[in-house]
Amino acid sequence: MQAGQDIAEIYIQRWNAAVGLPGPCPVRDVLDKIGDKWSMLLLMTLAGGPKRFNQLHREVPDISQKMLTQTLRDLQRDGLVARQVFDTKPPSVEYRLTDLGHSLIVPFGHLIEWANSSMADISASRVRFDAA
Amino acid sequence: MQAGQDIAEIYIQRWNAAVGLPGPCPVRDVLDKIGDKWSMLLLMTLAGGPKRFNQLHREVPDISQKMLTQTLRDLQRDGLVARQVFDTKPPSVEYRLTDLGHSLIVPFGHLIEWANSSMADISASRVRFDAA
DNA sequence: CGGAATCCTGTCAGATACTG
DNA sequence: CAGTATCTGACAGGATTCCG
Repeated sequence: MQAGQDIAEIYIQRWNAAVGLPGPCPVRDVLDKIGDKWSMLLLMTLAGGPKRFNQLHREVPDISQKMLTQTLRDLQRDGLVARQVFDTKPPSVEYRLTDLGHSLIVPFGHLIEWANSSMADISASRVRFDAA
Repeated sequence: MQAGQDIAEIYIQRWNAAVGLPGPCPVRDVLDKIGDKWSMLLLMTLAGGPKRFNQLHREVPDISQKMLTQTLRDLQRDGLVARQVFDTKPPSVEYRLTDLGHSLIVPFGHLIEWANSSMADISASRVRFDAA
């Protein structure tokens, strides 16, 4: 519980520091990416190796072209994904994880594992709650 | 990269399994909570010990009463937070983390640490990107 | 004190169509 | 192939008011 408190303080401090300041809390900023519907799914898809635009679109069919473009641009802007244009005909564009992108997969992985192993408990709790 | 791929598969598998099925992907479900503006902030605040309703409201002033109520109820529904009513006059209600709630703080902490140590890189990358 | 109910608004995802 | 542009609806979430 002590470790939890330390972490809590980092987060809460940064949050409070950001309140009222221009720009969002930098930590929240990362959390927004986690909560984003597509960012992490694309990142995880790219963890399997570099892919081209339409290749990504095929592997993540639910995403619209618009959101694919937009999410990739945001990921590139944050330095998590690198974009490389090949001057072929027709043009091809390849996306791949940067080192920073790879490094995010580690802590994100812990979260996925937690979700994976806790979803039964959560689900049971919901059933209990909804019964009342 | 191998570990990254394994994690990726868990996430992507669950995602694909959830597409078209009734109900949302259980993993995404957790991620939504992470991305939620208030859930984790409340959880981290409660990591410091049990708090009462208005006490939470004072410590997280930016949240509206509505969102405080709603977020706490969702957290309770998922079994991350326990709610205890004391039959005093006036009534008081105490919220505290459950064991499950505490356990989420661990992987979440890794994420906060990543965000904390990467925000400089991210920020720099954005400046570079926006310059172009 | 600890909420519930209602209204109202901005944001943003999705569909569709077009381009170099 | 790899995008851009525009329009639209849904919904998250804030403000306000009321209640046991």
